[in-house]
Amino acid sequence: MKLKSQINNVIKDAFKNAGIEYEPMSVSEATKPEFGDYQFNGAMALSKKLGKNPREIAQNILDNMELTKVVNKAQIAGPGFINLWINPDWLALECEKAISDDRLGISKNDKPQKVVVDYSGPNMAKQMHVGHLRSTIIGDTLSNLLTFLGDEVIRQNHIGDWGTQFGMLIAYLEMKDEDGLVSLKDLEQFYKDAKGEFDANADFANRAREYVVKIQSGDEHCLELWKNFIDISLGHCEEVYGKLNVNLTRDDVRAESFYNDSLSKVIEVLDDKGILKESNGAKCVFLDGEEIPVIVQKGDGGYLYATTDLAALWYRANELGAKRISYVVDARQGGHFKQVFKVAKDAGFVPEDVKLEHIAFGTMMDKGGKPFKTRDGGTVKLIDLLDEAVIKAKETIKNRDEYTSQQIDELAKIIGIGAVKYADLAINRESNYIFNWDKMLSFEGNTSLYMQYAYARIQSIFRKYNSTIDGKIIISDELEHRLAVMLLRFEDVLSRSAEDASPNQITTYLYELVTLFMRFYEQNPILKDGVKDDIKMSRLKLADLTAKTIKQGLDILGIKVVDKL
RNA sequence: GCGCUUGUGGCUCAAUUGGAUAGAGCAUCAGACUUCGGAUCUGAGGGUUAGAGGUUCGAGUCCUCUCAGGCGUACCA
Repeated sequence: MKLKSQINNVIKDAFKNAGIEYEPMSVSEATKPEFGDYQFNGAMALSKKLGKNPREIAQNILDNMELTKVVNKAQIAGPGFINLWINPDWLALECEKAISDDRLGISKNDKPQKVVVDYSGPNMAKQMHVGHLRSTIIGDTLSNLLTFLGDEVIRQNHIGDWGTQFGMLIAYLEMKDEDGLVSLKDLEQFYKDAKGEFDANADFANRAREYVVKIQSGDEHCLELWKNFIDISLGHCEEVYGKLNVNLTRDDVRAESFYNDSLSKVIEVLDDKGILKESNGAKCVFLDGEEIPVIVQKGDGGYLYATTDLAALWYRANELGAKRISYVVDARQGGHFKQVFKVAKDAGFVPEDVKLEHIAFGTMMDKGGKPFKTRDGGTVKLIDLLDEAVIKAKETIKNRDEYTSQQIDELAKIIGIGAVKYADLAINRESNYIFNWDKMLSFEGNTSLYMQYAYARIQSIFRKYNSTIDGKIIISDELEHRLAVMLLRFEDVLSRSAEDASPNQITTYLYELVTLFMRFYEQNPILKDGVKDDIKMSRLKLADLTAKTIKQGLDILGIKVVDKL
C-alpha cells in the first residue's frame, strides 16, 4: 500500500478543484497524534507565490477537499498546517487486503531496473575481518530489498584475487605442499608464515617475485596453484556467508582478475578520447579542479585498482546492462569513487543515464571510540566475532531446560547473528558506531531481540487461540487506528529505504511498529475473558498483520525469526 | 596545506530530507502483576542540537566563519 501517495492524491484533487496551478508538495507523517495521521505543509510555501496569507490558502484547499473515502477529517492549525485524519473504515479495509496477500499488499516496481550491488569484496590473501561485516550485510540488505520491490538485482562480489602478494602466497603454498592441495585452515597464519619466509629467505623472496610474473604471463602450473588457493580461500568466505545468512554465492563472484584482459583496452580508450596524460612516467587522467590525477597505469606498466574499477564499470553498465550501480564500500574510499565515476562518465564507459553511487559506511569502533581491534592490536576475524555472538546469545536464553541442546544451538545462532546484524543495520550507515555486546543482546530498546520477542508473543497468542479467524477488522480506538496506519506505512518505508540505501529506516520503522503494538497489546486484551467475539477477531487480525510485517522486515535485513524464544 | 566528513541530555542512537513544543533506549527516580509470555507497560527529571553570524514565514537540517575529532591526499587495494 503506497499510503502516502493515496493521501497526496486527495491533496492533488483539492488543488485542482481550488484552481491552484502549482504541484503540491508531498504530505508528511504527523509529528504528533493530536495532529492527525498526516499533515500537509505546502500552504506556507505557496504564500509568496500566490500573494495570499497561508491560512487563507489552507482554507481554500480545505474547502475543495473531498472528505469521504480516504481522508475523513481535516483541520487547519498553526500558521497554515493542514492536519489530516484517515478514514478508519478505509484503514480496516486496506489492512484486510494486506493480510490476505503474501506480499502484504506491497506492489512490485512497475518499471523494474537492473541494479548491480557491489558488496563484501574480501581479499583472498587474508581472512575476512570485522571491516567486511558492514559491506557484506548492508549490501545484502540492499539487494534483498530491491529484489523484494521488484528490481532485477545482480549481486557482485569483487574479490581481491590479484596482485603482488599472491606470488608470495603461491610460492609458499608450493613449498609446503608439492601438489598445492594444502588445506589452508588458518589463512591469517598462512599469510604471516609466508611473509616471514619472504623477509627471512632471499631465495624464497626471489622465487615469489618470479611467481608473480609467471602467474601474470599465464604459466599453467602456477595458475593451477593460484586457482587452488583462491578456491580454498573462497571456501572460508562462504563459511562466513553461511553463518551470516547472506545471499552471496560463487555465481556472484567477479574477481579482480576477471577484468585483467580489459585493462589495456581501458587505457586505449582513455587515450583515444584524449583524456590520458603522462605525468612522472605514469599514465593519468586529470580531472577539472583536482590536483591529484587518477593514475591508471604505473611507470612500470602495471595497472592499478582505478583501472580495474573502470573496467568493472564498463562491464556492469554495458555487458550486464545495469541502470544503477551501487558500491557498498567504506567511506574512506569516497575520494577514489568520486574520481573513478567521473572518469567513467567522461570517457563514456558508462552511459549518462546510469546512476553510479558509493554507498559509504563508517567504521566500527570499540567502547572507547577507537577502531575495533583484538587485545594485542590485531584485526578481529569476522568468524571469531560471529562465533562469540552465538556463545553470548546462548547465555541469554532463559528456561534452558525446556529445550534440547540442539534446539538451543539453533536458537543461539539465530539470536546471536541476528543481534550483530541488527545492531549494525540499525545505525545510520554513514556514521561510525560503537560496538557493544550488552546493548545488542538486550531485550530492551531498538534491538533484534525486542522484535523477536514481540513476534514470539504473537505466535504464542495464536498457539493458544488455535482456531480459524473469522471476522473483520474494526478500528475501535486511537491505538488501533495508529497501529493500522503504521502497518500500512510499510511500503513507503521500504521504498524510501531502497532509494537512500539506508537499512536503518527499516529498523526504525520496525521499532516504532513494535513499540506501538506492545502498547496496543497491553491495553487491548485479545483472548482474555469478556472480550467480545468480533473485537477478538479484529485484534487477532491486527496482531497477525503486525507479526507478518515484523517477519517480512527482518527477512529483508537477512534476520530469521523464531516462533518461540 | 588542500579536500571529504562528523559534532544532538551522563552514555548509545533517532528526527519523515526545511515544518508545529528536537524524540527513543540505557542509566537515575516513581508506579502497574490472580502474566492472552513482566524478556512488558505507564510516568518523572535530564537539551542554548560544539560556538558565532546569515538565508527563510519556519533551521539540528541550507550558506559563511571559528573550535574540536576522524579520514583521505600520485604510482597498495
